[in-house]
Amino acid sequence: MSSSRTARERVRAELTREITDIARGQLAVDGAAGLSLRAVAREMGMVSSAVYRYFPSRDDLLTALIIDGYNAVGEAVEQADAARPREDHTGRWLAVCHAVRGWALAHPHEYALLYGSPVPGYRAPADTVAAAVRDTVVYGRIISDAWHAGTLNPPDICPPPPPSFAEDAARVREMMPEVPDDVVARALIVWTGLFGWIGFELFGQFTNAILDPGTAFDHAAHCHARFLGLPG
Amino acid sequence: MSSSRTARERVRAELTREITDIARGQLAVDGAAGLSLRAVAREMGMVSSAVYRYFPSRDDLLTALIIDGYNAVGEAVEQADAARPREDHTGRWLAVCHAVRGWALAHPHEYALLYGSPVPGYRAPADTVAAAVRDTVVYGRIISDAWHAGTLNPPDICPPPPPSFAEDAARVREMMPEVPDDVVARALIVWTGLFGWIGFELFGQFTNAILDPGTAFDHAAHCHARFLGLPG
DNA sequence: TGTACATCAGTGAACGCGCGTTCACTGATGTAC
DNA sequence: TGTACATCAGTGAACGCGCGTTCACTGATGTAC
Repeated sequence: MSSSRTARERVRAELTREITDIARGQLAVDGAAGLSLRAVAREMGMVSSAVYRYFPSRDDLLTALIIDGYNAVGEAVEQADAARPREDHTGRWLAVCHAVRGWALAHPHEYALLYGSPVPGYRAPADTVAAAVRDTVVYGRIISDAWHAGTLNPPDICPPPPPSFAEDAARVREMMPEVPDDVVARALIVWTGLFGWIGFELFGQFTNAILDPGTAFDHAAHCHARFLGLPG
Repeated sequence: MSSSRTARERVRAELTREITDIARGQLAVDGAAGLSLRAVAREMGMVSSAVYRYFPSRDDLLTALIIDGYNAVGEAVEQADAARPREDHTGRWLAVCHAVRGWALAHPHEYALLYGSPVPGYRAPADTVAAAVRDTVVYGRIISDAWHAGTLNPPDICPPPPPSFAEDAARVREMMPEVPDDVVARALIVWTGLFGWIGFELFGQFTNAILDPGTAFDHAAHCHARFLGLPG
């Protein structure tokens, strides 16, 4: 019967999900290096070998967590972006900043897994990339929208990017269609700046220096907007 | 005899150094999580318990590596800065950028140890902070020098930092004396931006997008300089 | 200068732990006639 | 609707591994008289 078949499959899907949930919980305690199939199995009340019915190896479980993580940031960013009127490019940018930071603060170990030091010995398979760029795609759309709306007026402070930047710019432009090279360059600088800030905050570089990172972050996001040329 | 006493002490210092060197080498292969006292001892041709004569625990060895690492970046940055004429603030800034990136590319795992995800279960002792800020001190001096020389003319694009930023600004100002709050804010944005870029480059976020990061990085450093208000 | 003692470096065995992964197996769930 | 077979989930034991850390010990190096 096809209904009973889906019954078994449903259980399978549920258990798969439970495994990743538990693994995520352990990630939050011990970090990526401490993630172990045996510990997951223990917490599930299963014998360790049973987990292999669901994930053929530890690395596959890790991959699932990474993809889930990227999707979670991506979704947070997409929702933050969608909650703003399309033509409010500045507001969308600020919303994206706070969405990324908010997610990072709520899931520090997951954030570290995605944007921190690579897990030694682990090689990310190709399926992660689609999920990995979800947030960036949203960002690119904001830049591109603002550009086409004519509201993007970057202050004339940067030197023109060198001609050798053109190839990379073309690749990045796929995420922000038709935007000129110098705007692509600025977009890159700001995007890396956003994650750099969050990294410093999350990984302890601000300790004893910045005690109210929320305030400073918000201001940084506004400055980044201006640097991009978004209206303020 | 005091000469023979120093002989024994000299051997001790040499072996301590050899241990950290070997540990650093293993860091470069397996990352921080893979660092093990036993493996170090093996490579030294010692029995594992002998290492405890030099480092009371694995964490102490890790701390030594972290301090050495911060000092290495700090030294690279100090030298790059010192090689430029004092009044060439832009040149000093660019030199610092390339020094940090150069060191990071040459020692990716060490960089990850310092600026990447925190090692799970490891708590950095207070002695690391002096070393940790060596590079930042140099950076602060450049900003401060430029400010006092009157060559720092930040473009008027950012909103003023909120009053609640004042406390953190005061703390950061210790590294760049007398500089006003809005410049402190910009300095923070640029500094985190520098490390954010390097993190993206090193941790694989640029894969398939930026194939010539050197060019883009150099341009970013110039833009950052302009954003700070350094003459170009 | 020479001897008695204290300090220190390195040894080897052991404790107790957790890990990823494999494999032959039992039973339950689903499928085909 | 009922039976024979195939698929799948979960078990339990085992393999082989490496880890941090402790401890009683042997010898060599340094110190004090």
